[in-house]
Amino acid sequence: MPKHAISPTRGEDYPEWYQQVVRAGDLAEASPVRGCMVIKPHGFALWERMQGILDGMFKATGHRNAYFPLFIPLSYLEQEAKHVEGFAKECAVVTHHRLELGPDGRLIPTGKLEEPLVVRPTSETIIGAMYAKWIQSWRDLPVLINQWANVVRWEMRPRVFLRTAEFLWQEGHTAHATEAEAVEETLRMLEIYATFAERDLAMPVWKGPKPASERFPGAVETFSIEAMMQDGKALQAGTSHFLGQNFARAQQIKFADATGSESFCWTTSWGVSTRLIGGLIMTHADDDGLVLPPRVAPEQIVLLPIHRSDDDRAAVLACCESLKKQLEDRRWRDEPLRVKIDDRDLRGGDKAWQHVKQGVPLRVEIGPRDLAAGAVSLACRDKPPKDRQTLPLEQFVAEVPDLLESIQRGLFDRAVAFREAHSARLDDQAAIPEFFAADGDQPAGFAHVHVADDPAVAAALDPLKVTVRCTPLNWSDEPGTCLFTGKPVQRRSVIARSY
RNA sequence: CGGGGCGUAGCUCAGCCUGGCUAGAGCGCCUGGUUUGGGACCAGGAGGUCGCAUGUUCGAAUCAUGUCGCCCCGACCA
Repeated sequence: MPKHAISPTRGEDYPEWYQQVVRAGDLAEASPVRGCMVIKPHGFALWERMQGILDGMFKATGHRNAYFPLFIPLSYLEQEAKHVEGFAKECAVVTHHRLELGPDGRLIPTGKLEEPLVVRPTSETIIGAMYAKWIQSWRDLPVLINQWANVVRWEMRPRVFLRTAEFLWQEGHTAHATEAEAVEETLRMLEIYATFAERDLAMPVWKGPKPASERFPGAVETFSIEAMMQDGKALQAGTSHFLGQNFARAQQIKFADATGSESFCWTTSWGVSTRLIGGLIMTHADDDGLVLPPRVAPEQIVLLPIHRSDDDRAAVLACCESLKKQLEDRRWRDEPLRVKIDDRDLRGGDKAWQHVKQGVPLRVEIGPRDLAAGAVSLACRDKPPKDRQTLPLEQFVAEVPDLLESIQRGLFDRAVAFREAHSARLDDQAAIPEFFAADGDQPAGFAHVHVADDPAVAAALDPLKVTVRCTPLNWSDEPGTCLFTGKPVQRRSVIARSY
């Protein structure tokens, strides 16, 4: 048997390892449709966990869900110049609405549409058009709406979860009476994303504004959360955009203020997608497959009955059922524990490995010996697969919440340590190519440098395949001069290769 | 969309260069048996119009052209 469940290992071939983890974890697979994935039940359960937590956070901050059309009239996309430019190259366009049987038995599109429809790559324009109707008075503001939806961006090089032609996400769209309120909203949502990433996904992120070159098409300012993957690359894991009055002007989203004079709204948009699943994998998974933080694991504990005779079976199963009930009465982070009994007729080793590969935080084996001793055999996913400890059953039940907490924290701490180990403060230009030249086995990571928000910086970094990811808001001020332009800057930025 | 590679069983691949009997292996799957506290062993079995189309040929997995898809590297992006 191979030493590890996943082949190749991370060190051998990182991209291939990623795909094997997705497969072994039964998360998703490629579909017959170019660039589109099928999210399998286990992957979707994980997404539903993320959705549930985020949705709660959105609602707690006053947002409500709604749903807008999948199709956007072509002319809508044309309304904001930069927006068109940004998305024009990756749009799926619907031009016909009917099929007819051709002479050779094949279906031919007919019924040409007068105005083609674009399958939404994002919904600013269609939602803005509705806001223009809904908003008349300052009393209508703010409008705080989120939608859970699928979007399509015709990507040339798809990668499961990270970049597929169709993906699932949420997009929040808000309209405000003042600039200050809209900026506040933009930052509030950025903060929610950062909290979610770190608290629930155990994925440390840097949050802050991106340079103009990395801005969302049509935005005044784009903020992102950036996480380091285990190959040292950055993953933009969420974005929050301050759109200023750009879209409001383009779409005539206006309101009458208290004095009766008319002005344009200030709008924001923000989103995270199923890409987070890719980020979760590349942050925590190891050479034995997925490692799920307990907070988002669809099942936190799997009970594996071990039995030979029918008598054993009945007794062991009864014990499992009773343990499941006891566990489900316990809570961790304000939720009942999620427990599953896996009594499938499979060999014990096979079954256990499936759960290892699917990243279940705790595996508990219960056999006749445990029954007699009143104990359980416990394995934690953050430790090697063969590490098992025997615990008295009562103690296990009592300690489970602490165990989950320590796994959750351990994963976060490990990820932080990895990020720190692969980050460096660089203070002269020459050090940058040197840092990023470390290719292959040694992931380069993040460089913390002084750079101005200037096209010259992007141009200088381009040959290194490196970009400015963001300028973290919570880093302390450290005035310096841009390594490329000599302009004064207040604080360091993160530069890295990215997904 | 540019450069490179690859499409043969559910998965990983051999066979192709040099066309020729009924297209192979390992893993996985199914059945039976022996096993069983840790990804078992033995025996038997199912499963493939060799990505698709056209062409060359008596004959194509094998040669040619086209096409579709996938992977890697660029460009683009959540």
